[in-house]
Amino acid sequence: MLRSLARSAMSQNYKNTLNLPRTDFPMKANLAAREPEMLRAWEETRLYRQIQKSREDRELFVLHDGPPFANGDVHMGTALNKILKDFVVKSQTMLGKRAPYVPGWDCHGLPIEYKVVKESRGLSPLEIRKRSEAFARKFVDIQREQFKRLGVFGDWENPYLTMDPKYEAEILRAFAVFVEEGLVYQSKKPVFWSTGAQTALAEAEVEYQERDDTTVYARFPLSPDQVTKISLPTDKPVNVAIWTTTPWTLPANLAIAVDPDAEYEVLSNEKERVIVARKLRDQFIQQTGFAASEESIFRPGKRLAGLQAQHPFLDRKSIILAADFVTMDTGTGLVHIAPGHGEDDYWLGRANGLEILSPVDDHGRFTDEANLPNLTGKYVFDANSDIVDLLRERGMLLGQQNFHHSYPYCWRSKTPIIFRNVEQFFIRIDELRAKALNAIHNEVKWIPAWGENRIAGTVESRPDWVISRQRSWGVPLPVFYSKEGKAILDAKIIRKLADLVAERGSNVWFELNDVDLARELGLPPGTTKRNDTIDVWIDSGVSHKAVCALHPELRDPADMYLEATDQHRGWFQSSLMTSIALNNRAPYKTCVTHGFVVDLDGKKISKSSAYEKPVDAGHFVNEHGADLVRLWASSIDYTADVPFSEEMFTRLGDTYRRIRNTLRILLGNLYDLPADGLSSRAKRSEVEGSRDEILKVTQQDSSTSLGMTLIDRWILERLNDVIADCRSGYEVFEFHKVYHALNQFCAVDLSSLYIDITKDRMYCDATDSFRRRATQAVMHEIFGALCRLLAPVLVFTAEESWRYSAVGGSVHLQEFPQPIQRRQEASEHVAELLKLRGIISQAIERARQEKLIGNALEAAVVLHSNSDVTSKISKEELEEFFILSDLTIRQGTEASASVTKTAYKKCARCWRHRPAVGTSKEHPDLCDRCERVVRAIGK
RNA sequence: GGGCCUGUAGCUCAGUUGGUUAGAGCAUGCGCUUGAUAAGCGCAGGGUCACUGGUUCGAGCCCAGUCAGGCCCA
Repeated sequence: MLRSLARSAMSQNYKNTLNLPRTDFPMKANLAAREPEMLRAWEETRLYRQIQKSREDRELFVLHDGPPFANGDVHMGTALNKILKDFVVKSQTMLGKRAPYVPGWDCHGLPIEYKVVKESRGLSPLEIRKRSEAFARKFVDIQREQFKRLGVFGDWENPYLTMDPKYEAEILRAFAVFVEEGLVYQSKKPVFWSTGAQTALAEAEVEYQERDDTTVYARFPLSPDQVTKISLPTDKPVNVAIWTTTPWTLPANLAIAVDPDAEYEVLSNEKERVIVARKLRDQFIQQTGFAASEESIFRPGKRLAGLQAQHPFLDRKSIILAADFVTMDTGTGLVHIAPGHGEDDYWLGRANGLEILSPVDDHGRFTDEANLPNLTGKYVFDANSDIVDLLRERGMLLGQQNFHHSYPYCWRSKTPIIFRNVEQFFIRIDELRAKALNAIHNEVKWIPAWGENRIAGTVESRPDWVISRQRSWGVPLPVFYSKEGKAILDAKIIRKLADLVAERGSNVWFELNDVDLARELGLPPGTTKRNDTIDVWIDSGVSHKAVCALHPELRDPADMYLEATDQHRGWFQSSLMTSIALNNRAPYKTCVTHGFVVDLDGKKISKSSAYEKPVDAGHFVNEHGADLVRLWASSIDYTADVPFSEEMFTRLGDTYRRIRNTLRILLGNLYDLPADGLSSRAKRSEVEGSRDEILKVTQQDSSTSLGMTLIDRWILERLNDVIADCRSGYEVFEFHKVYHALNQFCAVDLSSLYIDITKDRMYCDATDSFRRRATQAVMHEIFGALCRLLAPVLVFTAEESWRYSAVGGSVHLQEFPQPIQRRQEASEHVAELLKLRGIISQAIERARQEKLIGNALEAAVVLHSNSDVTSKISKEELEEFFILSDLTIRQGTEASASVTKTAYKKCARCWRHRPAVGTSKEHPDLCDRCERVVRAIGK
């Protein structure tokens, strides 16, 4: 009892003679609390401005921000996008460039207007606009705070908003150029029409939903004279059979399309003959129960073309026309054509001089034009059953079924879409297509590379761009109408309007009446305006002009656009088209796309779908901290779908703690680095050039005699690899490579090797021993490099730890360290030694299981080495490398190790079992090294 | 239905022009340590490289198809 007390008291004594790590850098991150403090400090010191200033004369790198819609909270997808952009901006900055970041918001458009209108009906356009603006401003503020909270640096005080009068004016000026170039035209055309929102929709505003509809097979009778034309007997009535999933479009039927090269069969039963495509006859018979006789008569499609069929319930003819879009998978091969209600129908009708009939109003209700008085005013989807009844009454119904299919819906009002013929304005894409494709293939770098293929595909197939919207919340479509009702498209007038809008905002269009506006713009009296607005894809699509070209810190073309893959058809394309029109070149040099955030099962998570788990970025920021969210963003390969789950955050928490603890132990080991001497050299190492100096100091004598051991030289080589890997990862925007490189470096090279191995010398060697000081110099080097390499990802943690270093200032003002060309001699030796280390560890593990030893320091290891490295390095150093007390080396042909319990006594100070323990009279429980150290201290 | 893309251990990623028994970190299990301690170290288990077929002396890698998922379009 007494003895053990005495011993523990003595050990306690020796503990005081050790150089144990010391630091105030907390182990626990407490990011949720600490990050906001740091944000305040950055704001106070205007860090973003400082960074820009410090890079004033450097090469410019412009990442142009694609503006998110100013509605809703920031969810993981938006957060991912902004964080990736921030990785780019911060890493380009630390690679030595000037990388300003001007964030923006897309403010106009249906999503916002729809919410406003839903809240209160019957508002005037001006009221809608005022409320929409307030709504947008509110969410700009909300999202701005959320983005800042993620640690994203940028000019948050001066973002660009597409609703700023100056921006609106640029939209109009761009429009003036489009007019001058003859790209804008007016036409009646069936467009996607939302009956719920009473507007034409862009393709991007359409979504598909599953839906049940009634499909019908209907008769279109052929009169005897028509029957004779195709040499059929007239003993029985002959009908053409059509099939449609939208019976309500039958009142607008003006034609029937056939495939001229297909064969059609004349089926016959007791009462009639019916014409259907041969390939679809069985399906037809099966679905209508038509009792066809054995008789077989065939006619090629081209013979049917030109016949006049009778409309089933209107006093009108329907002409049979040859077309190339007739398919043979469903229906009858005779396609009902309503030129006012479908794209193919429209083109076929136009080519054949048919009327573009579209007897439906804004709300999707039949008009008088339908010639069905009972149905006038009825919503077309409700009228389907009436049409079916009408067919049945007239004896024109061959069959009907329920049909389950996916059907286009309005993304905002969630109502089914109709094709409706409306007067709209368009931009001719054909004029731009070839140049756009050329730019895609020859001017722009696509990351990942398949983006080129993808956007080229969408550009090739893109129809003309519908740019008019029957909405209030947007930039007015600058078209005037003469007294006679003729549309006036005049670039000069539009530019005048732009000047007016720049001054007074686009509300001026809605505030002034026709007379006043005409006077302001110098238009003849009697000129009128309408309240259509411009498609918002034009708004954001001209940002290269409104922002990049005009902002003093930016440049058009930008170096990079970085958005999710859906923007190949969205912003990348709208920007490209407008830039081709304005500048005849692409607005970006590189386009990077990232995937969508998906959950563990690879299913999409999104705000709109009923996803039960939280998706708001704020949830995870509050729970884990922004650095964790950023670490997540860095850890994944963003070019594919981006996986996301609670489990990943748990794992990332482990990774984070490992990195944090690595920084912490480095700091702890550096606590007594003298302010002069090594550390002053270290300070100078931040300055170009002298960094090499310190490394020379610690490296010039790579012999063990001066304390620079193999493991030190090795870790410096590893550090260089890591620096090179991280720099190249950042240069090519492959951030997950940076993540893995740094994680590996912290977990393996540093934590389990370098720091573990040097523990003994750091704690037990004399404070000023060169071996210890050299290690500190190396650790200082590593710490500084690590902080800087981590900075773009762990913005807060890197800054927090940087504050504990001697350099001062913000880590975000630093540049990445440069790799130094080194011989990999140490790495080769260490690779050999690590193989032997594995063999030793296995042997020790066996000895432990046999209860021969507990601690590895109790082991006496005999190593049979098959490598000559073990003969080049002193036993002392090998013992240190393997963290052993008692090692015997024997050279051999095959590597192996055997373990017994060492006969040496344990040194009470360093805990290694050493031969010298017990030889000192003064300190009988110390080894020779510790005895010297303790005596020097004067204990 | 069409275009583009993805599919390697429980999780995230490596796997060079096709060439031995497919690697790493984390997680898991079992130990050690208690002088990085709400830490640290060691050892171990874990994969029909989505599936099927083909080319080849040889395929995770090349080809075709299937399945699952994503984006875009119908």
